[in-house]
Amino acid sequence: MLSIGSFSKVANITTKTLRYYDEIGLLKPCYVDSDSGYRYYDVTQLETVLLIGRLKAYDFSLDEIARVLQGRADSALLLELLADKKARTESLVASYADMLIQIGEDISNLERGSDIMSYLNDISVKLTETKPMTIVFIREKMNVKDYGKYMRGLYERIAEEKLTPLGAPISIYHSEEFTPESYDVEIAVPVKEAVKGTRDFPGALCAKATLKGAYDGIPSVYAKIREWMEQEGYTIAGACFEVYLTNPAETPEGENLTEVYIPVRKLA
Amino acid sequence: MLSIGSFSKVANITTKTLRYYDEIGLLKPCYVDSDSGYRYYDVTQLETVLLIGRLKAYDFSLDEIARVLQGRADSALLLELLADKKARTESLVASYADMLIQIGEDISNLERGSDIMSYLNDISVKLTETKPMTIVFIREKMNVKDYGKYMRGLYERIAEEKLTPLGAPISIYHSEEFTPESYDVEIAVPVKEAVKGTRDFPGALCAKATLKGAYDGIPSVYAKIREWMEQEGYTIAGACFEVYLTNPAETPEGENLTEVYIPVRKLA
DNA sequence: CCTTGACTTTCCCCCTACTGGAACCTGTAT
DNA sequence: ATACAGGTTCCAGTAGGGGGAAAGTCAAGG
Repeated sequence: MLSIGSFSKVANITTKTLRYYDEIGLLKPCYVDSDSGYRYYDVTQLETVLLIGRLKAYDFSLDEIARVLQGRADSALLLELLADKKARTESLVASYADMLIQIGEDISNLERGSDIMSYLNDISVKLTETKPMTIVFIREKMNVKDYGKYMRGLYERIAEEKLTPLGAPISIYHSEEFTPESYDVEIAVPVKEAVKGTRDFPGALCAKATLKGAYDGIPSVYAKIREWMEQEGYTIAGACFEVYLTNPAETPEGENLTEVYIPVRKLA
Repeated sequence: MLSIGSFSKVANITTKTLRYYDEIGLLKPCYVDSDSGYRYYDVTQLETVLLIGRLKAYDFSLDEIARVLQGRADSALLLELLADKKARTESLVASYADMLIQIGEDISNLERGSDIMSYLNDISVKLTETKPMTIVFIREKMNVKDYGKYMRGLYERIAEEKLTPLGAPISIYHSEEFTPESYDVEIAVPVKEAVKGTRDFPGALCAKATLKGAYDGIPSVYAKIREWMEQEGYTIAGACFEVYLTNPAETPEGENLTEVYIPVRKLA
Protein backbone atom coordinates (compact mmCIF):
# COMPACT_ATOMS: atom_id res chain seq x y z
CA MET A 1 0.00 0.00 0.00
CA LEU A 2 1.42 3.31 -1.09
CA SER A 3 0.24 6.76 -0.15
CA ILE A 4 -0.72 9.00 -3.03
CA GLY A 5 2.60 10.82 -2.78
CA SER A 6 4.81 7.74 -3.00
CA PHE A 7 2.63 6.26 -5.71
CA SER A 8 2.94 9.51 -7.66
CA LYS A 9 6.70 9.30 -7.42
CA VAL A 10 6.97 5.74 -8.64
CA ALA A 11 4.46 6.31 -11.41
CA ASN A 12 5.82 9.70 -12.51
CA ILE A 13 2.42 11.31 -12.24
CA THR A 14 1.46 14.25 -10.06
CA THR A 15 -0.91 13.76 -7.13
CA LYS A 16 -3.23 16.27 -8.78
CA THR A 17 -3.54 14.01 -11.77
CA LEU A 18 -4.09 10.93 -9.60
CA ARG A 19 -6.94 12.69 -7.77
CA TYR A 20 -8.41 13.71 -11.08
CA TYR A 21 -8.23 10.14 -12.38
CA ASP A 22 -9.98 9.01 -9.20
CA GLU A 23 -12.68 11.62 -9.69
CA ILE A 24 -13.42 10.60 -13.27
CA GLY A 25 -13.20 6.93 -12.39
CA LEU A 26 -10.20 6.17 -14.60
CA LEU A 27 -8.03 4.87 -11.77
CA LYS A 28 -9.54 4.38 -8.33
CA PRO A 29 -7.18 3.84 -5.39
CA CYS A 30 -7.47 0.26 -4.12
CA TYR A 31 -8.32 1.48 -0.63
CA VAL A 32 -9.66 4.72 0.79
CA ASP A 33 -9.58 5.30 4.54
CA SER A 34 -13.13 6.10 5.48
CA ASP A 35 -12.08 8.31 8.43
CA SER A 36 -9.42 10.44 6.85
CA GLY A 37 -10.31 10.09 3.18
CA TYR A 38 -6.66 9.24 2.45
CA ARG A 39 -6.12 7.34 -0.78
CA TYR A 40 -3.91 4.26 -0.84
CA TYR A 41 -2.66 2.49 -3.96
CA ASP A 42 -1.33 -0.98 -4.56
CA VAL A 43 1.84 -1.78 -6.48
CA THR A 44 -0.19 -3.87 -8.93
CA GLN A 45 -1.91 -0.64 -9.97
CA LEU A 46 1.40 0.59 -11.34
CA GLU A 47 0.87 -1.56 -14.39
CA THR A 48 -2.45 0.14 -15.06
CA VAL A 49 -0.83 3.53 -14.70
CA LEU A 50 1.86 2.53 -17.17
CA LEU A 51 -0.75 1.48 -19.69
CA ILE A 52 -2.56 4.76 -19.19
CA GLY A 53 0.68 6.63 -19.79
CA ARG A 54 1.39 4.72 -22.95
CA LEU A 55 -2.06 5.30 -24.38
CA LYS A 56 -1.86 8.95 -23.41
CA ALA A 57 1.40 9.17 -25.33
CA TYR A 58 -0.58 7.88 -28.31
CA ASP A 59 -2.97 10.83 -27.89
CA PHE A 60 -5.95 8.81 -26.75
CA SER A 61 -8.51 10.68 -24.71
CA LEU A 62 -9.00 9.63 -21.10
CA ASP A 63 -12.43 8.47 -22.15
CA GLU A 64 -11.03 6.06 -24.71
CA ILE A 65 -8.43 4.87 -22.23
CA ALA A 66 -11.18 4.20 -19.70
CA ARG A 67 -12.96 2.03 -22.28
CA VAL A 68 -9.77 0.07 -22.88
CA LEU A 69 -9.27 -0.50 -19.14
CA GLN A 70 -12.90 -1.57 -18.80
CA GLY A 71 -12.55 -4.30 -21.40
CA ARG A 72 -8.98 -5.14 -20.46
CA ALA A 73 -9.71 -8.82 -21.13
CA ASP A 74 -10.38 -8.68 -24.86
CA SER A 75 -7.53 -7.17 -26.77
CA ALA A 76 -9.80 -6.81 -29.82
CA LEU A 77 -11.05 -3.39 -28.74
CA LEU A 78 -7.52 -2.16 -28.07
CA LEU A 79 -6.34 -3.52 -31.39
CA GLU A 80 -9.12 -1.72 -33.20
CA LEU A 81 -8.45 1.56 -31.42
CA LEU A 82 -4.75 1.30 -32.14
CA ALA A 83 -5.29 0.61 -35.82
CA ASP A 84 -7.68 3.54 -36.02
CA LYS A 85 -5.27 5.81 -34.17
CA LYS A 86 -2.47 4.77 -36.48
CA ALA A 87 -4.50 5.66 -39.56
CA ARG A 88 -5.58 9.00 -38.10
CA THR A 89 -2.05 9.85 -37.08
CA GLU A 90 -0.79 9.04 -40.55
CA SER A 91 -3.25 11.42 -42.14
CA LEU A 92 -2.46 14.00 -39.48
CA VAL A 93 1.22 13.75 -40.35
CA ALA A 94 0.34 14.14 -44.02
CA SER A 95 -1.59 17.33 -43.28
CA TYR A 96 1.34 18.61 -41.24
CA ALA A 97 3.53 18.00 -44.26
CA ASP A 98 1.24 20.21 -46.37
CA MET A 99 1.29 22.82 -43.67
CA LEU A 100 5.08 22.83 -43.59
CA ILE A 101 5.18 23.44 -47.33
CA GLN A 102 2.77 26.35 -46.93
CA ILE A 103 4.74 27.87 -44.06
CA GLY A 104 7.89 27.53 -46.14
CA GLU A 105 6.27 29.45 -48.98
CA ASP A 106 5.08 32.16 -46.63
CA ILE A 107 8.55 32.48 -45.16
CA SER A 108 10.21 32.90 -48.52
CA ASN A 109 7.55 35.40 -49.57
CA LEU A 110 8.15 37.42 -46.43
CA GLU A 111 11.90 37.26 -46.93
CA ARG A 112 11.43 38.64 -50.43
CA GLY A 113 9.68 41.57 -48.78
CA SER A 114 6.13 40.85 -49.92
CA ASP A 115 3.24 40.72 -47.49
CA ILE A 116 1.86 37.41 -46.35
CA MET A 117 -1.59 38.31 -47.73
CA SER A 118 -0.27 39.57 -51.07
CA TYR A 119 -1.69 36.52 -52.85
CA LEU A 120 -5.02 38.32 -52.67
CA ASN A 121 -3.83 40.67 -55.40
CA ASP A 122 -3.84 37.77 -57.85
CA ILE A 123 -7.60 37.36 -57.53
CA SER A 124 -9.34 39.44 -60.19
CA VAL A 125 -13.02 40.30 -60.06
CA LYS A 126 -15.18 40.88 -63.14
CA LEU A 127 -18.77 41.89 -63.72
CA THR A 128 -20.78 39.38 -65.79
CA GLU A 129 -24.35 38.64 -66.76
CA THR A 130 -25.24 34.99 -66.15
CA LYS A 131 -27.61 33.13 -68.46
CA PRO A 132 -30.86 31.61 -67.20
CA MET A 133 -30.72 27.83 -66.80
CA THR A 134 -32.87 24.92 -65.80
CA ILE A 135 -31.39 23.13 -62.80
CA VAL A 136 -32.05 19.93 -60.92
CA PHE A 137 -31.48 20.60 -57.23
CA ILE A 138 -31.47 19.51 -53.61
CA ARG A 139 -31.96 22.21 -51.03
CA GLU A 140 -31.47 21.33 -47.42
CA LYS A 141 -30.07 22.55 -44.14
CA MET A 142 -27.01 20.38 -44.08
CA ASN A 143 -23.86 19.92 -42.13
CA VAL A 144 -21.09 21.28 -44.33
CA LYS A 145 -19.10 18.07 -44.06
CA ASP A 146 -21.95 16.06 -45.60
CA TYR A 147 -21.65 18.18 -48.69
CA GLY A 148 -20.14 15.45 -50.86
CA LYS A 149 -22.85 12.99 -49.86
CA TYR A 150 -25.61 15.29 -51.11
CA MET A 151 -23.68 15.95 -54.31
CA ARG A 152 -23.41 12.23 -55.03
CA GLY A 153 -27.10 11.84 -54.27
CA LEU A 154 -27.92 14.47 -56.86
CA TYR A 155 -25.85 12.79 -59.56
CA GLU A 156 -27.56 9.49 -58.79
CA ARG A 157 -30.88 11.16 -59.37
CA ILE A 158 -29.69 12.58 -62.68
CA ALA A 159 -28.65 9.09 -63.76
CA GLU A 160 -31.92 7.49 -62.61
CA GLU A 161 -34.10 10.03 -64.31
CA LYS A 162 -31.89 10.06 -67.39
CA LEU A 163 -31.43 13.82 -67.39
CA THR A 164 -28.85 15.56 -69.57
CA PRO A 165 -26.34 17.67 -67.60
CA LEU A 166 -25.39 20.87 -69.37
CA GLY A 167 -22.58 22.05 -67.15
CA ALA A 168 -20.61 21.87 -63.93
CA PRO A 169 -22.29 21.47 -60.53
CA ILE A 170 -23.27 24.54 -58.56
CA SER A 171 -23.98 25.29 -54.93
CA ILE A 172 -26.18 28.17 -53.96
CA TYR A 173 -25.92 29.63 -50.45
CA HIS A 174 -29.27 30.84 -49.20
CA SER A 175 -28.37 31.37 -45.58
CA GLU A 176 -27.64 34.84 -44.31
CA GLU A 177 -25.17 33.54 -41.79
CA PHE A 178 -22.42 30.95 -41.55
CA THR A 179 -23.67 28.00 -39.51
CA PRO A 180 -21.53 24.96 -40.33
CA GLU A 181 -23.80 22.49 -38.53
CA SER A 182 -26.92 23.34 -40.42
CA TYR A 183 -26.23 25.44 -43.45
CA ASP A 184 -29.04 26.24 -45.91
CA VAL A 185 -27.42 25.13 -49.15
CA GLU A 186 -28.86 24.23 -52.54
CA ILE A 187 -26.82 21.84 -54.63
CA ALA A 188 -27.70 21.97 -58.32
CA VAL A 189 -26.69 20.85 -61.79
CA PRO A 190 -27.91 22.58 -64.97
CA VAL A 191 -29.89 20.16 -67.17
CA LYS A 192 -31.65 20.24 -70.51
CA GLU A 193 -35.02 18.84 -69.40
CA ALA A 194 -37.48 21.00 -67.47
CA VAL A 195 -39.27 18.21 -65.57
CA LYS A 196 -40.57 17.73 -62.03
CA GLY A 197 -37.78 18.25 -59.51
CA THR A 198 -36.12 20.91 -61.59
CA ARG A 199 -36.50 24.66 -61.45
CA ASP A 200 -35.60 27.78 -63.29
CA PHE A 201 -32.36 29.48 -62.30
CA PRO A 202 -32.73 33.02 -63.61
CA GLY A 203 -29.86 34.99 -65.09
CA ALA A 204 -28.49 37.88 -63.06
CA LEU A 205 -25.83 40.55 -62.96
CA CYS A 206 -22.99 39.12 -60.92
CA ALA A 207 -19.56 39.95 -59.63
CA LYS A 208 -17.38 36.95 -60.35
CA ALA A 209 -13.92 35.68 -59.51
CA THR A 210 -12.16 32.37 -60.12
CA LEU A 211 -10.20 30.39 -57.56
CA LYS A 212 -7.40 28.11 -58.60
CA GLY A 213 -6.43 25.71 -55.83
CA ALA A 214 -7.81 24.05 -52.73
CA TYR A 215 -11.26 24.96 -51.44
CA ASP A 216 -9.89 26.58 -48.30
CA GLY A 217 -9.09 29.53 -50.53
CA ILE A 218 -12.80 30.22 -51.03
CA PRO A 219 -13.14 32.75 -48.19
CA SER A 220 -10.36 34.80 -49.76
CA VAL A 221 -12.34 35.00 -52.99
CA TYR A 222 -15.48 36.16 -51.19
CA ALA A 223 -13.46 38.75 -49.32
CA LYS A 224 -11.94 40.02 -52.55
CA ILE A 225 -15.29 40.26 -54.33
CA ARG A 226 -16.86 42.10 -51.41
CA GLU A 227 -14.01 44.58 -51.37
CA TRP A 228 -14.43 45.11 -55.09
CA MET A 229 -18.21 45.62 -54.69
CA GLU A 230 -17.61 48.21 -52.01
CA GLN A 231 -15.14 50.08 -54.20
CA GLU A 232 -17.30 49.96 -57.31
CA GLY A 233 -20.51 50.84 -55.51
CA TYR A 234 -22.43 47.60 -55.83
CA THR A 235 -24.59 45.91 -53.24
CA ILE A 236 -25.56 42.27 -52.88
CA ALA A 237 -28.81 41.36 -54.67
CA GLY A 238 -29.35 37.64 -54.14
CA ALA A 239 -27.93 34.32 -53.05
CA CYS A 240 -24.24 33.73 -53.81
CA PHE A 241 -23.26 30.62 -55.71
CA GLU A 242 -20.18 28.66 -56.65
CA VAL A 243 -19.51 26.67 -59.82
CA TYR A 244 -17.13 23.71 -59.54
CA LEU A 245 -15.40 23.52 -62.90
CA THR A 246 -13.17 20.59 -61.97
CA ASN A 247 -13.90 17.35 -60.19
CA PRO A 248 -11.87 17.38 -56.97
CA ALA A 249 -11.70 13.58 -57.03
CA GLU A 250 -9.80 13.63 -60.31
CA THR A 251 -7.82 16.84 -60.05
CA PRO A 252 -4.64 17.51 -58.07
CA GLU A 253 -5.58 19.86 -55.25
CA GLY A 254 -3.63 22.81 -56.58
CA GLU A 255 -5.34 22.62 -59.97
CA ASN A 256 -8.97 22.83 -58.86
CA LEU A 257 -10.97 25.61 -60.51
CA THR A 258 -13.93 27.18 -58.77
CA GLU A 259 -15.96 30.20 -59.84
CA VAL A 260 -17.59 32.35 -57.19
CA TYR A 261 -20.58 34.53 -58.15
CA ILE A 262 -22.30 37.21 -56.10
CA PRO A 263 -25.46 38.74 -57.66
CA VAL A 264 -25.12 42.52 -57.48
CA ARG A 265 -27.07 45.72 -58.02
CA LYS A 266 -25.69 49.21 -58.49
CA LEU A 267 -26.27 51.39 -55.44
CA ALA A 268 -28.66 54.30 -55.95
CA MET B 1 -20.85 47.92 -43.40
CA LEU B 2 -21.88 44.35 -42.81
CA SER B 3 -23.96 42.98 -39.97
CA ILE B 4 -22.33 40.24 -37.94
CA GLY B 5 -24.36 37.64 -39.81
CA SER B 6 -23.37 38.67 -43.31
CA PHE B 7 -19.79 39.16 -42.23
CA SER B 8 -19.81 35.67 -40.78
CA LYS B 9 -21.02 34.30 -44.07
CA VAL B 10 -18.37 35.98 -46.17
CA ALA B 11 -15.62 35.14 -43.72
CA ASN B 12 -16.73 31.56 -43.05
CA ILE B 13 -16.70 32.07 -39.32
CA THR B 14 -19.64 31.66 -36.95
CA THR B 15 -21.12 34.71 -35.25
CA LYS B 16 -20.30 33.05 -31.94
CA THR B 17 -16.64 33.10 -32.84
CA LEU B 18 -16.80 36.71 -34.03
CA ARG B 19 -18.32 37.78 -30.71
CA TYR B 20 -15.62 35.86 -28.89
CA TYR B 21 -12.90 37.56 -30.94
CA ASP B 22 -14.48 40.89 -30.10
CA GLU B 23 -14.52 40.01 -26.41
CA ILE B 24 -10.84 39.04 -26.29
CA GLY B 25 -9.89 42.01 -28.46
CA LEU B 26 -8.59 39.98 -31.38
CA LEU B 27 -10.96 41.49 -33.92
CA LYS B 28 -13.15 44.43 -32.95
CA PRO B 29 -16.04 45.38 -35.24
CA CYS B 30 -15.32 48.72 -36.88
CA TYR B 31 -18.55 50.19 -35.54
CA VAL B 32 -20.89 49.29 -32.69
CA ASP B 33 -24.31 50.94 -32.46
CA SER B 34 -24.43 52.46 -29.02
CA ASP B 35 -28.21 52.07 -28.74
CA SER B 36 -28.71 48.51 -29.86
CA GLY B 37 -25.20 47.13 -29.28
CA TYR B 38 -25.29 45.72 -32.83
CA ARG B 39 -21.84 45.01 -34.27
CA TYR B 40 -20.99 46.17 -37.80
CA TYR B 41 -17.93 45.12 -39.77
CA ASP B 42 -16.17 46.62 -42.74
CA VAL B 43 -15.12 44.69 -45.84
CA THR B 44 -11.50 45.68 -45.23
CA GLN B 45 -11.66 43.62 -42.05
CA LEU B 46 -12.10 40.54 -44.18
CA GLU B 47 -8.40 40.55 -44.87
CA THR B 48 -7.65 40.46 -41.16
CA VAL B 49 -10.02 37.59 -40.71
CA LEU B 50 -8.30 35.71 -43.51
CA LEU B 51 -4.94 36.22 -41.87
CA ILE B 52 -6.36 34.98 -38.58
CA GLY B 53 -7.66 31.89 -40.31
CA ARG B 54 -4.36 31.17 -41.95
CA LEU B 55 -2.40 31.51 -38.73
CA LYS B 56 -4.97 29.37 -36.94
CA ALA B 57 -4.43 26.69 -39.57
CA TYR B 58 -0.76 26.85 -38.59
CA ASP B 59 -1.77 26.07 -34.99
CA PHE B 60 -0.93 29.45 -33.56
CA SER B 61 -2.78 30.39 -30.40
CA LEU B 62 -5.13 33.36 -30.54
CA ASP B 63 -2.71 35.12 -28.25
CA GLU B 64 0.13 34.78 -30.72
CA ILE B 65 -2.15 35.84 -33.56
CA ALA B 66 -3.12 38.92 -31.59
CA ARG B 67 0.55 39.81 -31.24
CA VAL B 68 1.05 39.46 -34.99
CA LEU B 69 -1.95 41.70 -35.72
CA GLN B 70 -0.67 44.24 -33.21
CA GLY B 71 2.67 44.59 -34.95
CA ARG B 72 1.24 44.12 -38.44
CA ALA B 73 3.73 46.66 -39.80
CA ASP B 74 6.97 44.80 -39.12
CA SER B 75 7.00 41.41 -40.74
CA ALA B 76 10.05 40.51 -38.63
CA LEU B 77 7.90 39.26 -35.77
CA LEU B 78 5.75 37.19 -38.07
CA LEU B 79 8.81 35.80 -39.80
CA GLU B 80 10.28 34.78 -36.48
CA LEU B 81 7.08 33.13 -35.31
CA LEU B 82 6.71 31.27 -38.59
CA ALA B 83 10.28 29.99 -38.49
CA ASP B 84 9.78 28.89 -34.91
CA LYS B 85 6.50 27.20 -35.74
CA LYS B 86 8.08 25.43 -38.65
CA ALA B 87 10.86 24.06 -36.47
CA ARG B 88 8.42 22.95 -33.78
CA THR B 89 6.15 21.30 -36.29
CA GLU B 90 9.06 19.45 -37.82
CA SER B 91 10.05 18.01 -34.46
CA LEU B 92 6.41 17.23 -33.76
CA VAL B 93 6.19 15.30 -37.01
CA ALA B 94 9.38 13.47 -36.08
CA SER B 95 7.86 12.45 -32.74
CA TYR B 96 4.71 11.30 -34.52
CA ALA B 97 6.92 9.13 -36.70
CA ASP B 98 8.38 7.48 -33.60
CA MET B 99 4.91 7.06 -32.21
CA LEU B 100 3.73 5.33 -35.39
CA ILE B 101 6.59 2.85 -35.14
CA GLN B 102 5.66 2.15 -31.52
CA ILE B 103 2.00 1.67 -32.34
CA GLY B 104 2.97 -0.64 -35.17
CA GLU B 105 4.99 -2.77 -32.76
CA ASP B 106 2.13 -2.88 -30.28
CA ILE B 107 -0.27 -3.93 -33.00
CA SER B 108 1.90 -6.81 -34.16
CA ASN B 109 2.44 -7.89 -30.56
CA LEU B 110 -1.28 -7.93 -29.94
CA GLU B 111 -1.89 -9.81 -33.16
CA ARG B 112 0.57 -12.44 -31.99
CA GLY B 113 -1.62 -12.77 -28.92
CA SER B 114 0.70 -11.26 -26.34
CA ASP B 115 -0.43 -8.55 -23.99
CA ILE B 116 0.50 -4.96 -24.67
CA MET B 117 2.25 -4.72 -21.30
CA SER B 118 4.12 -8.01 -21.68
CA TYR B 119 7.40 -6.17 -22.19
CA LEU B 120 7.41 -5.77 -18.40
CA ASN B 121 8.31 -9.45 -18.06
CA ASP B 122 11.67 -8.74 -19.66
CA ILE B 123 12.71 -6.51 -16.78
CA SER B 124 14.50 -8.55 -14.16
CA VAL B 125 15.11 -7.35 -10.62
CA LYS B 126 18.08 -8.38 -8.48
CA LEU B 127 19.20 -7.70 -4.96
CA THR B 128 22.69 -6.13 -4.70
CA GLU B 129 24.92 -4.43 -2.18
CA THR B 130 26.32 -1.16 -3.54
CA LYS B 131 29.83 -0.01 -2.61
CA PRO B 132 30.44 3.28 -0.81
CA MET B 133 31.78 6.03 -3.05
CA THR B 134 32.92 9.60 -2.93
CA ILE B 135 30.76 11.78 -5.17
CA VAL B 136 30.81 15.33 -6.45
CA PHE B 137 27.23 16.59 -6.57
CA ILE B 138 24.69 19.31 -7.21
CA ARG B 139 21.45 19.10 -5.27
CA GLU B 140 18.64 21.42 -6.18
CA LYS B 141 14.90 21.68 -6.64
CA MET B 142 14.91 21.76 -10.41
CA ASN B 143 12.52 21.61 -13.29
CA VAL B 144 12.88 18.14 -14.78
CA LYS B 145 13.51 19.57 -18.23
CA ASP B 146 16.59 21.47 -17.04
CA TYR B 147 18.16 18.19 -16.08
CA GLY B 148 20.74 18.19 -18.88
CA LYS B 149 21.84 21.73 -18.03
CA TYR B 150 22.70 20.79 -14.45
CA MET B 151 24.49 17.67 -15.65
CA ARG B 152 26.68 19.72 -17.98
CA GLY B 153 27.36 22.17 -15.16
CA LEU B 154 28.60 19.33 -12.99
CA TYR B 155 30.99 18.03 -15.64
CA GLU B 156 32.38 21.53 -16.12
CA ARG B 157 33.12 21.66 -12.42
CA ILE B 158 34.89 18.30 -12.61
CA ALA B 159 37.05 19.61 -15.45
CA GLU B 160 37.82 22.90 -13.68
CA GLU B 161 38.79 21.27 -10.43
CA LYS B 162 40.69 18.50 -12.23
CA LEU B 163 38.84 15.71 -10.43
CA THR B 164 39.08 12.08 -11.57
CA PRO B 165 35.71 10.51 -12.42
CA LEU B 166 35.45 6.88 -11.39
CA GLY B 167 32.17 5.94 -13.05
CA ALA B 168 28.96 6.88 -14.78
CA PRO B 169 26.82 9.82 -13.61
CA ILE B 170 24.07 9.22 -11.07
CA SER B 171 20.91 11.03 -10.08
CA ILE B 172 19.46 10.63 -6.65
CA TYR B 173 15.78 11.40 -6.06
CA HIS B 174 15.17 12.84 -2.63
CA SER B 175 11.61 13.97 -3.07
CA GLU B 176 8.76 11.90 -1.73
CA GLU B 177 6.42 13.00 -4.46
CA PHE B 178 6.53 13.62 -8.20
CA THR B 179 6.56 17.37 -8.86
CA PRO B 180 7.96 17.97 -12.35
CA GLU B 181 8.27 21.75 -11.89
CA SER B 182 10.43 21.62 -8.82
CA TYR B 183 11.84 18.19 -8.20
CA ASP B 184 14.40 17.67 -5.45
CA VAL B 185 17.17 15.92 -7.38
CA GLU B 186 20.84 15.38 -6.68
CA ILE B 187 23.08 14.92 -9.69
CA ALA B 188 26.38 13.24 -8.89
CA VAL B 189 29.49 11.66 -10.33
CA PRO B 190 31.77 9.32 -8.34
CA VAL B 191 35.31 10.72 -8.08
CA LYS B 192 38.62 9.68 -6.58
CA GLU B 193 39.38 12.83 -4.61
CA ALA B 194 37.53 13.61 -1.37
CA VAL B 195 37.75 17.39 -1.50
CA LYS B 196 35.42 20.29 -0.73
CA GLY B 197 32.18 19.99 -2.69
CA THR B 198 32.19 16.21 -2.53
CA ARG B 199 30.49 13.90 -0.08
CA ASP B 200 30.35 10.31 0.94
CA PHE B 201 27.77 8.14 -0.78
CA PRO B 202 27.37 5.14 1.53
CA GLY B 203 26.80 1.62 0.26
CA ALA B 204 23.41 0.07 0.78
CA LEU B 205 21.33 -2.99 0.10
CA CYS B 206 19.37 -2.24 -3.07
CA ALA B 207 16.87 -3.75 -5.44
CA LYS B 208 18.19 -3.11 -8.91
CA ALA B 209 17.01 -3.42 -12.49
CA THR B 210 18.46 -2.31 -15.81
CA LEU B 211 16.61 -0.49 -18.57
CA LYS B 212 17.64 -0.81 -22.17
CA GLY B 213 16.10 1.89 -24.32
CA ALA B 214 14.69 5.39 -24.13
CA TYR B 215 14.25 7.11 -20.78
CA ASP B 216 10.48 7.06 -20.98
CA GLY B 217 10.76 3.40 -19.98
CA ILE B 218 12.00 4.43 -16.52
CA PRO B 219 8.58 4.39 -14.83
CA SER B 220 8.14 0.77 -15.97
CA VAL B 221 11.35 -0.15 -14.21
CA TYR B 222 10.29 1.51 -10.99
CA ALA B 223 6.94 -0.24 -11.21
CA LYS B 224 8.62 -3.59 -11.71
CA ILE B 225 11.02 -3.13 -8.81
CA ARG B 226 8.20 -2.06 -6.51
CA GLU B 227 6.20 -5.12 -7.44
CA TRP B 228 9.21 -7.29 -6.79
CA MET B 229 9.76 -5.63 -3.38
CA GLU B 230 6.17 -6.29 -2.41
CA GLN B 231 6.43 -9.95 -3.39
CA GLU B 232 9.75 -10.52 -1.64
CA GLY B 233 8.80 -8.61 1.48
CA TYR B 234 11.12 -5.62 1.23
CA THR B 235 10.36 -2.02 2.06
CA ILE B 236 12.00 1.15 0.80
CA ALA B 237 14.87 2.37 2.97
CA GLY B 238 16.26 5.49 1.31
CA ALA B 239 16.44 7.70 -1.74
CA CYS B 240 16.24 5.93 -5.12
CA PHE B 241 18.96 6.58 -7.67
CA GLU B 242 19.68 5.95 -11.31
CA VAL B 243 23.03 5.29 -12.98
CA TYR B 244 23.40 6.34 -16.62
CA LEU B 245 25.78 3.80 -18.12
CA THR B 246 25.65 5.26 -21.63
CA ASN B 247 25.85 8.82 -22.87
CA PRO B 248 22.52 9.60 -24.55
CA ALA B 249 24.25 12.10 -26.85
CA GLU B 250 26.41 9.36 -28.36
CA THR B 251 24.11 6.36 -28.16
CA PRO B 252 21.17 5.46 -30.42
CA GLU B 253 18.07 5.83 -28.31
CA GLY B 254 17.22 2.14 -28.27
CA GLU B 255 20.67 1.23 -26.94
CA ASN B 256 20.75 3.42 -23.85
CA LEU B 257 21.48 1.57 -20.61
CA THR B 258 20.22 2.85 -17.28
CA GLU B 259 20.37 1.16 -13.90
CA VAL B 260 17.68 1.89 -11.36
CA TYR B 261 18.41 1.28 -7.66
CA ILE B 262 16.00 1.36 -4.74
CA PRO B 263 17.56 0.96 -1.27
CA VAL B 264 15.61 -1.71 0.61
CA ARG B 265 15.20 -3.29 4.02
CA LYS B 266 13.59 -6.64 4.87
CA LEU B 267 10.24 -6.22 6.56
CA ALA B 268 10.09 -7.39 10.18
C1' DC C 1 2.03 13.07 25.70
C1' DC C 2 2.74 16.96 22.87
C1' DT C 3 4.42 19.46 19.17
C1' DT C 4 6.08 20.16 14.66
C1' DG C 5 6.20 19.75 10.07
C1' DA C 6 5.21 17.07 6.20
C1' DC C 7 1.41 15.04 3.94
C1' DT C 8 -3.43 14.80 2.45
C1' DT C 9 -8.14 16.27 2.03
C1' DT C 10 -11.85 19.14 -0.33
C1' DC C 11 -13.01 23.30 -2.58
C1' DC C 12 -12.88 26.80 -5.84
C1' DC C 13 -11.00 29.38 -9.69
C1' DC C 14 -8.12 29.40 -13.94
C1' DC C 15 -6.52 27.94 -18.63
C1' DT C 16 -8.04 27.47 -24.49
C1' DA C 17 -11.21 28.38 -28.01
C1' DC C 18 -14.99 28.15 -28.38
C1' DT C 19 -20.51 25.88 -28.47
C1' DG C 20 -25.24 25.68 -26.85
C1' DG C 21 -29.08 27.63 -24.86
C1' DA C 22 -32.13 31.03 -22.45
C1' DA C 23 -34.16 35.44 -22.01
C1' DC C 24 -34.72 39.45 -24.07
C1' DC C 25 -34.20 43.34 -27.57
C1' DT C 26 -34.04 45.29 -32.59
C1' DG C 27 -34.58 45.73 -37.69
C1' DT C 28 -37.14 45.04 -41.58
C1' DA C 29 -40.78 43.33 -44.53
C1' DT C 30 -45.35 42.84 -45.05
C1' DA D 1 -49.12 46.75 -36.51
C1' DT D 2 -47.26 42.49 -36.44
C1' DA D 3 -44.37 38.75 -37.31
C1' DC D 4 -40.08 36.86 -37.26
C1' DA D 5 -35.41 36.76 -38.44
C1' DG D 6 -31.51 38.42 -36.54
C1' DG D 7 -29.12 40.61 -32.80
C1' DT D 8 -27.72 41.21 -27.67
C1' DT D 9 -25.97 39.54 -23.00
C1' DC D 10 -25.22 36.04 -19.73
C1' DC D 11 -24.49 31.41 -17.92
C1' DA D 12 -22.85 26.72 -18.24
C1' DG D 13 -19.97 23.29 -20.21
C1' DT D 14 -16.06 21.11 -22.79
C1' DA D 15 -10.58 18.17 -21.70
C1' DG D 16 -7.11 17.58 -18.67
C1' DG D 17 -5.59 19.15 -15.44
C1' DG D 18 -2.64 23.43 -12.47
C1' DG D 19 -2.51 26.74 -8.47
C1' DG D 20 -3.57 27.75 -4.14
C1' DA D 21 -6.36 28.12 0.30
C1' DA D 22 -8.15 26.26 4.56
C1' DA D 23 -8.40 22.54 7.25
C1' DG D 24 -7.63 17.74 8.76
C1' DT D 25 -4.03 13.68 9.47
C1' DC D 26 0.25 11.13 10.12
C1' DA D 27 4.83 10.02 11.91
C1' DA D 28 8.86 11.24 14.33
C1' DG D 29 11.32 13.61 17.89
C1' DG D 30 11.56 15.61 22.55
